[in-house]
Amino acid sequence: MGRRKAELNYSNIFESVEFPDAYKVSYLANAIVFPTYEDIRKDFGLVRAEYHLLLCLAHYSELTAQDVARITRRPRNSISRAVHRMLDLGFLRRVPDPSDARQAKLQITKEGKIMHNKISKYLVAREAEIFSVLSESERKHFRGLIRKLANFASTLKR
Amino acid sequence: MGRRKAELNYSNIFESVEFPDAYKVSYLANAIVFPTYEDIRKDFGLVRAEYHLLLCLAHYSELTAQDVARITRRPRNSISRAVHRMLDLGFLRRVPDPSDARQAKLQITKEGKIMHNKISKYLVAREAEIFSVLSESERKHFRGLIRKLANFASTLKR
DNA sequence: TTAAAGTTGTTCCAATTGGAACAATAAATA
DNA sequence: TATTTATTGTTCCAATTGGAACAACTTTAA
Repeated sequence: MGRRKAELNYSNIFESVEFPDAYKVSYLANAIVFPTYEDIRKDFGLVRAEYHLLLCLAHYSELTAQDVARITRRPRNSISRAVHRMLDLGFLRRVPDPSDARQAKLQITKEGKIMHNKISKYLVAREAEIFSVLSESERKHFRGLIRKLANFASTLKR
Repeated sequence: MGRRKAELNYSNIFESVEFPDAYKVSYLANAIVFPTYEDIRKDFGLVRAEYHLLLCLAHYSELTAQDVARITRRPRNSISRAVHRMLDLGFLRRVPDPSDARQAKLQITKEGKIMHNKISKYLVAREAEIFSVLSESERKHFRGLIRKLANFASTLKR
């Protein structure tokens, strides 16, 4: 009879879902970052919040834990935990702020920068893999549009 | 002296990060879904995996738990837990598959569809809010590009 | 100046999470 | 056919997570 299990095309939902653009953005983000975070955890033993710290401090010379929480939209206690771990690992430095005793400025160390470079390579590679499906001009176009969207989203209160 | 805390522009990193497109896709996805999932949890008491079940089964008439795991890229045990909760809540129906005793086909109930409609509205609204920053033609363009990317990502093994 | 409200970073704790192992079944291979 | 390999859904458990409360401190309002 040649009967066989029907091959389900899991991407059909892309077009029928009620919020097709949001759905695909979310799907794409997950496809990019989840496998990569998994690799980073396996290869370097760092979890997401810890890696986020390196990322933020590789691009801003000084930030408070609260700043990092805002940039990454993660809860403060997760960041707090990650800070302690990264201090212990020697990837961060903490300098109390003399003008505000509540907070401390965080900086990335030389070792932290080295680790950040290693980790970045994973995400750069994944980005290249996924975006290889676009032509140069499509990618340029996409870059402009996603920039506009992300910048706008960053202005929203939540 | 007029001294005041320098306003930090948290979106500077968008341009300096090593994987700017991937970063912004991920940022945008988080900006869309996290606040919305939070609202859904508060208003309906459903967690992400539970809502994912409704979403999938509102668009495919019949799926196994494994299918849902594949579509959503979530671990099977999370789906399994969510299935039991959704069965208890009356949002799903489970029909054993006579041709394969290991699995069972899941279907959404009338109540599940009603709940799905309510929840969809939240995500539709959030999508509209965020994408309002694009013009009609920009949005059309973006739709084509994100479709291409998401479809390609769905073909990757991981 | 004092009191009230807000902010930062931390700890505590309960809930969520996902990896690993497992039993039951099916498919592939010898 | 018999044996091995793969798949499905589940349970267990350890790790992660984030909300809430808190102490210390700063800012705002009275």
